[in-house]
Amino acid sequence: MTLSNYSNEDKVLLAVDCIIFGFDKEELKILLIQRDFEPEKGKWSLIGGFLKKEENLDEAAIRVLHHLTGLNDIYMEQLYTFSKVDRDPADRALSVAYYALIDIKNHDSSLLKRESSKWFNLKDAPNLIFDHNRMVERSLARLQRKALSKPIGFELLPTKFTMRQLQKLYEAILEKKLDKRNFINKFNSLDILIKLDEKDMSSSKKGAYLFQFDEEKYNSKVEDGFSFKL
Amino acid sequence: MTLSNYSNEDKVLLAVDCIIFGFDKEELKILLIQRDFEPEKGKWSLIGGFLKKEENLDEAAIRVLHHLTGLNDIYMEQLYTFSKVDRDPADRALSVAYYALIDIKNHDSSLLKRESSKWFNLKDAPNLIFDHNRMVERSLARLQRKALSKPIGFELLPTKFTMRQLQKLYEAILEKKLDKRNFINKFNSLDILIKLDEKDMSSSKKGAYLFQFDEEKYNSKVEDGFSFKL
DNA sequence: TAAAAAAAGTGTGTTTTAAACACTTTAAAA
DNA sequence: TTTTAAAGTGTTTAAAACACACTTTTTTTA
Repeated sequence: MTLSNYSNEDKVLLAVDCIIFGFDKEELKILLIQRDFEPEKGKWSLIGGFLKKEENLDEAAIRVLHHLTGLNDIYMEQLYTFSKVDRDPADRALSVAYYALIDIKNHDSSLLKRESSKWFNLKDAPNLIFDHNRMVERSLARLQRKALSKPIGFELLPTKFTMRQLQKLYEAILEKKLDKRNFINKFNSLDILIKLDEKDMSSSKKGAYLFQFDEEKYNSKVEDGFSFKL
Repeated sequence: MTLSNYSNEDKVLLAVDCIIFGFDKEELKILLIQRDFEPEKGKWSLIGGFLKKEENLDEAAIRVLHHLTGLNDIYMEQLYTFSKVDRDPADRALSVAYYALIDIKNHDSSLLKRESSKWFNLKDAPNLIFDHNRMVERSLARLQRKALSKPIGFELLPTKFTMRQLQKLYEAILEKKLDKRNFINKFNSLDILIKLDEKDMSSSKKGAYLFQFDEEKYNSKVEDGFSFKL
């Protein structure tokens, strides 16, 4: 057996582009960079890079994400592979889009300046190069679906959070208002949060109890057939 | 601006592999071929091909599907891109998996022999080459989810079908028994089927009414905010 | 020609889940 | 001491999901 079977086939460049979501001030945000190279220099874009021969796609995405945020354990999921023939005017290149969720307070923000990157409210993000707008659209749709069926929302929050923060997060993701009591009742019935003895005093005089996601409990419940449904 | 920006980046082979589902005799089936070339000659595999420079991924999948089935309008959806570094022992090649749903009675079955391909019950399909088993697993999971939230099941049935066939189809997809009355009540409440004056006599003495998916009605209901939920 | 067999067809009651809804508590600031 | 701003807390109603069994039709067979 030789490698010659495939020798007549075309090879292509494969980009990995990341939609990085964050959450702050009751708003869903995405992290964008201003390109400092051609084509489309100066325009806003998702962060990305090209797949190297010796790595798989997840590794490429982790590399790209780490480079921009300094973070190592980022929630991240492959979204879709975009392949329009002329999507990149410079050369035939496909792009595998990943979306990532990070706690916006937790990354090394000094890295952002070096890359001239910036957090935007999702709602008023600028136009992006190539097909990156479509990638963002699609990632939001995925996030909306997934947030209802898996406990991934916590990735966007600090370890300790108030119920109000949690509710505002889901409102931002789902782009609709939720009823406070129904939301809390629902989450309580899931029984996967730990109520701490600590209060967050930053947003009110009275103070609000802090909660934590009980990942161990969640995992063991899942093993017993439980499934997160909001 | 030149093309030289990307000139140091690695290029890779990109395969497109298709999981083709069918439905017959109350069983969910997949179409496999026996490879007639190295590597892994003689082993069972998904059908696939390599992406060409001048086509996008959907076009490549359509090409591959048409070649094997003779069909042109196949329901088809991109699933996931598999990228383990050594997934193909012959060369660094990634694979974009697509899954497709076809009416098993409707393809040109003379093409199958030429490619030494064969329908298998999903349950007792043979081991496949490379990472194709994982592709099949993932496609089934996607099909199960999607069949509950989009009316794609009809793609696996002839235009006219009985309620029993429809129920057996969903039972095969979801891998669980459903209650006949609840199933019919549910579908009736969706109000997207046309009951024909015709009966199918093939499976009983009494005969069973044939139904048709009313795609126009479905589309117009969707525009009014309806969404298919089984 | 009556009985058996095999699939088609059809509704209701119960339980669970979703949704609507408003007042009280707390603590700081005025 | 009154005002203010957010936190916290249950109940009622409506809708959806689920469990559940007999009758009809027609062919086959005894």
